Amino acid sequence: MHTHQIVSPFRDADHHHADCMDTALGKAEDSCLRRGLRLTAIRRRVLELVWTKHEPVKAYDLLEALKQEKKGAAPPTVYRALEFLQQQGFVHRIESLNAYVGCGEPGHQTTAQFLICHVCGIVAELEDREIGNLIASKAHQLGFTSKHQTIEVHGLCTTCGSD
Amino acid sequence: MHTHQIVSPFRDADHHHADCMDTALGKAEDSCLRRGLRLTAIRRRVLELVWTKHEPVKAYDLLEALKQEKKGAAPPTVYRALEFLQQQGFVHRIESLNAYVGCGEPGHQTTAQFLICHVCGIVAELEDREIGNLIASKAHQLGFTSKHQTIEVHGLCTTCGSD
DNA sequence: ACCCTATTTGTTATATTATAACAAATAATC
DNA sequence: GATTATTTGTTATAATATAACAAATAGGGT
Repeated sequence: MHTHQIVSPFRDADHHHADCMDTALGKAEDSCLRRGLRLTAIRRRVLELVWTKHEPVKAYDLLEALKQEKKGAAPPTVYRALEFLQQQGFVHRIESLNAYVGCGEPGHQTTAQFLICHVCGIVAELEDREIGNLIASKAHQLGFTSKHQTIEVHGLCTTCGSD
Repeated sequence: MHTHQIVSPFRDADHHHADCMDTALGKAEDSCLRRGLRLTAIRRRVLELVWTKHEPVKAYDLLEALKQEKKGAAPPTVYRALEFLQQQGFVHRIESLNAYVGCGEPGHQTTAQFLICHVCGIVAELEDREIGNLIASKAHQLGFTSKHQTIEVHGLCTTCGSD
């Protein structure tokens, strides 16, 4: 078992992004089917909008996009969809940015780590058990039981690193 | 050198908290003196207010408190003070809570980790180099240069752990 | 097909968190 | 004391998020 799993890597600028979205949507559909949950039109569309890029998207940017195609879209429209998508693990919230990013491996219950490039804005997601376990064990040594980890690393990605 | 430094531990409920605040205020004064910066009355008072407990404090709660004693206090009053205090490392922002907590070891440039009890709300701060270095090195393996880490662990502290 | 129920969505209002912009006051420097 | 830089006051507004309740829609049993 490797401990160093990359859920969502930094990709070439010219990667065929439609595949990323298709894969993610497919996984979400499967997951909902298996659990008897409904990936409604709104939820599906919000998930697509989150997946339009590998950068975190703001809730009100999603709302603007939704409004173009659906009169009467309001903040609860997007926040409810995001809540559902987060609960199902289809999207993650980046706390330090108040923004949302698609998850490449929904269903994994491992703790994730996010690498956020503050030049290009692209986010990579890791599920590195070594990191998660080290943090949990260090906390445990202090009598603290870790339930959820928020790990967001800001810096420079490979492409932007020469800046 | 130990890698497992506790900057701000979970404390007994009956610890003499005035000492925590005095120590923190003293360090802040020293630091400002050394750097030729001004710990003005507002900044000092906001730092005291942040230190009234070991739980993160909300900006608008600070504002409410300030208003009691200073007519004309407004959001910029508290946000400016917080900005200064953060820059100097006297307080940290807990991103996942939109709240602020005093730092026990201002001046350390090490990356910090926060353990946040979601029952009692108390936050402990670590500066565990092993955690910080592991994350930085894993990121580096992917060509990512870590500039700042947001590490916030939510769970149960020793006292609340039996819940 | 119909009724019943649970879930989802629409709608309006409001709460919470944070910043912009510019004027006035205060402190530091010469 | 005059000059300059920094801090604070003040007003307005931006950005993020939730509450509350009504209407619509989907699913399940008969």
